[in-house]
Amino acid sequence: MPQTATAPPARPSTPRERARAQTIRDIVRIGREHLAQHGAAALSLRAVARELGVVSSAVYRYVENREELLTLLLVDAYNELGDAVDAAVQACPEGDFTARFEALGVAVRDWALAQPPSYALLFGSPVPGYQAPAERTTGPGTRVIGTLAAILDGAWRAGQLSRADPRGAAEAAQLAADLAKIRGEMGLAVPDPELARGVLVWTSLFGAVSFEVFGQYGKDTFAARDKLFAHHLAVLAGVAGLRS
Amino acid sequence: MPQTATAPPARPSTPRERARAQTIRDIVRIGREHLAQHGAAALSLRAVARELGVVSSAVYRYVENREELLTLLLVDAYNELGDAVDAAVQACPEGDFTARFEALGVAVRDWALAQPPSYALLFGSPVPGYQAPAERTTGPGTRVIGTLAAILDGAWRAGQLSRADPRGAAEAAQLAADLAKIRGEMGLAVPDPELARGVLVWTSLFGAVSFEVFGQYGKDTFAARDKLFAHHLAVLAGVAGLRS
DNA sequence: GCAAGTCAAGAGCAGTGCTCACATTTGTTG
DNA sequence: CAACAAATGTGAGCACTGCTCTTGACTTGC
Repeated sequence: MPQTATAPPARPSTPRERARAQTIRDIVRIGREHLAQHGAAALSLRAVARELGVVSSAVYRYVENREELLTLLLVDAYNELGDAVDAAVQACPEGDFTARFEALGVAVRDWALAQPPSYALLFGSPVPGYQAPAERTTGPGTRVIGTLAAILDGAWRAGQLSRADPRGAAEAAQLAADLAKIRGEMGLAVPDPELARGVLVWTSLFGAVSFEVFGQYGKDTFAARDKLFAHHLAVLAGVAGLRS
Repeated sequence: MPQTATAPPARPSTPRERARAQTIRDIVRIGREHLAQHGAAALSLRAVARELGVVSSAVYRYVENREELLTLLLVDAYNELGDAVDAAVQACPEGDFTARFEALGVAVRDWALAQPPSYALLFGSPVPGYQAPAERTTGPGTRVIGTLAAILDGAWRAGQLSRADPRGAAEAAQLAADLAKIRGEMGLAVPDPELARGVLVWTSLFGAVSFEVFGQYGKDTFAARDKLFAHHLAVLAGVAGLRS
């Protein structure tokens, strides 16, 4: 049974293992190019093999199947997005939570618009017949929401998060169990109503980006899309309770 | 050159034309089943032909290619969603705009959860290599946003839409040209700030539904998803300016 | 009745994912 | 150093896909 990328090699790296790791990196690199150019569904192992200068069956020595290559690209893209978001957020003053939130939103949008197929792989309709293995993707896949939660939690702890207005309070109360679990897992202090609104802000942010990336706005409904998104971010900051 | 579904036959329907139309309906019906079961990317003309009891090349007499079948299914799904939303909205009292808005949201979510692949075809990542022809899809594709706009516009005309709070007003002003065009095309009276918020509510609604349908919440982060969505709807109603 | 139009069939092309038997290279060990 | 074994590359092959084209059968309108 060939050792695939699922199990990383042990610490002492023999030359062979390094060559193997390099080949896998090449495969991922070529796969990423193909993904960017033709989209996830058009990603072909045979095409990757051709570009790698090797016969098609040879790549199966390094990658179990097409799904695993998709998973590798998924993790790759999640980390790229996470890095971009973290860099943008950390470029803002530590105490300016509104600026940090808006930097996060802009970073997500910029990254998505720069590489739509990768964004589609992460946040679009799931590739049919492909279920991302949770144990390998939840880590990098939760980086953005983790950063967002940290921003809102920081604002709360700093006393800079306005209390949510009562609209929706009744429904939020019914989410107490779920919210408590999230608060525990992520080590947050934000109370229920504000946390629930944070979830909405999270989904709304990606909803706005997805509409734009996936072309739901049509061809020429919005000319000033940057401004539209800036407006959305400003309103969402208010929904989250951040000071303007 | 075979006459495909692009050009509908003239009024006087000969038996041949009726048989032809029936065959196309059968193809769409089978295609819809395959779409529901295996997703858009796995939709195979050959499989449809098999189930139709005909050799694969025969379906090309009725459907130009795979793309056109996808377009037919797209229009079909848009209309199904539009019908579901309209029925839900019209079941509410005419003057209760908040109830109408929430009925719209619930209808979208219910329809999406009932048939994820169809929802994915409409609002997920675009099928690679496939660009929906605008002249055939914009009509049915804008039914939901049209209904939503009608609700908010009705509320505004009835004096039941609170003015948007100033957050985001500066950004909304920069959208004046786009918003004026939308207002003209759809015959609306809502002023800029409220209209801009309506756009955000629209994208946010579908963002929340997409996250749930596409599995972004993970497996067990939220147990009470109905309540979560109800909360989102309540908050979004407030964002739109609807009275609670 | 016959020509025109329509339709289904089947072969075929180029591509895909993936498997398997075989050959070759490479690193380790007697 | 030679022999062995593990890792790697090869090419054929299977079953599938979208799509085209030719051929023959059928239906319809004149």
